[in-house]
Amino acid sequence: MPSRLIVSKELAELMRLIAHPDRLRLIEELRSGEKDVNGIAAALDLPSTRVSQHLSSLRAQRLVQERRDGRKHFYRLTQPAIAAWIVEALEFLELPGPLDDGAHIDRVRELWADENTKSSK
Amino acid sequence: MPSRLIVSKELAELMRLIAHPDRLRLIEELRSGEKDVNGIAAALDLPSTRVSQHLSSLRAQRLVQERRDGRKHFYRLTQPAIAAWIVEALEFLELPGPLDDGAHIDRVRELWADENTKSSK
DNA sequence: TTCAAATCTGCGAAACTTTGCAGATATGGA
DNA sequence: TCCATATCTGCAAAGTTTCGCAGATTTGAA
Repeated sequence: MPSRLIVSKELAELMRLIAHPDRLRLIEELRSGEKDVNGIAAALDLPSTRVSQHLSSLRAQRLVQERRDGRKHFYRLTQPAIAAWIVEALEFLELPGPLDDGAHIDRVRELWADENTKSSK
Repeated sequence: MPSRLIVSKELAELMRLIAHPDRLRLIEELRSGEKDVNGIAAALDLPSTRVSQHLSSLRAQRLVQERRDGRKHFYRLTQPAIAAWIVEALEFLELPGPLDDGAHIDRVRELWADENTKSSK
C-alpha cells in the first residue's frame, strides 16, 4: 500500500514550498486579496526579483494564480484556506513558558494575523 | 516592527522540520501514543539509524519528548495537536480535478488519517 | 566480565535551495 | 520608433539537507 508514502511525499513537498520566511509572509500578504509583484515587494521590503522568484515556485505548484493587466501581474492565492492554516501553526511555536498559557500565543497571533486583516503593512 | 519577521522565520523553521516524508509519517505514527525507536522503524519500514536521526532533529526543536525504560527509548509528541494540523493540510494537496469536488480528498484522508486511528499498519 | 541489543553520533558525498546579478521579454507611452 | 517600467529567467556561488556507514554508548543478561 504505497498510497501513504505518496501522500507523505506530496505533503512534504507542499510544506517545503511554504516553509520559507519570505514565502510565508508573501502568502499572508495575499490574504487580503490580489496584489502585483511590486506591491508585494514594497509591502515585504524585498527586492522584486526575489519576490518574482518566489512567486514562480508558488505558481509552479499552483499555490497562486496570475492575472495580467497591462504590464502588471497580479497574484492571488489559489486556496486562500492555506493562509488560515498557516496562522493555526502559530500555536505550535516556541512552547509558551511554564506560566504563560495562551497569552504569548495571542500576542503573536495579533502581531501576524490581525494586523494583516485590517491594515496591511 | 521586526516581530513579524521573527515569527515568519520561526514558523518557517518549524515547518521545514516537519516537511520531510519520513518525519511526517513518523509524527503521524506517534499520534496513537508513545513508541520506541525500533517500533517506529519497523512500522515505517526505515533503517532505525535514520529514524534515530529524525528523532534527534525533532527532539532538538522539542517536537517530541523522550522517556527511557531499560535500553528502549520511547518517544511521544510534545504537542499532539500538530498531528491533527498536518492532516488538515491534506485538503490542499493536488487540486481536485474539475469534476471531483471533495471525493478525492476524502479518499486521501481515509488512507492516511483513519487507518492510523484504528489499526496502525 | 563479556556479549548482544538498542540507540546515538560524527563524517563525508551527493543532492537540493537560496540569492544576487546580468540580461531577456513584454507593455504602454512619447 | 525608442524609452522606461514591470516582470521573468538563467546562472553560479554559498549554504543547507539528506543519508548511509562506521564506530561510540548505554543497558541488561549470561
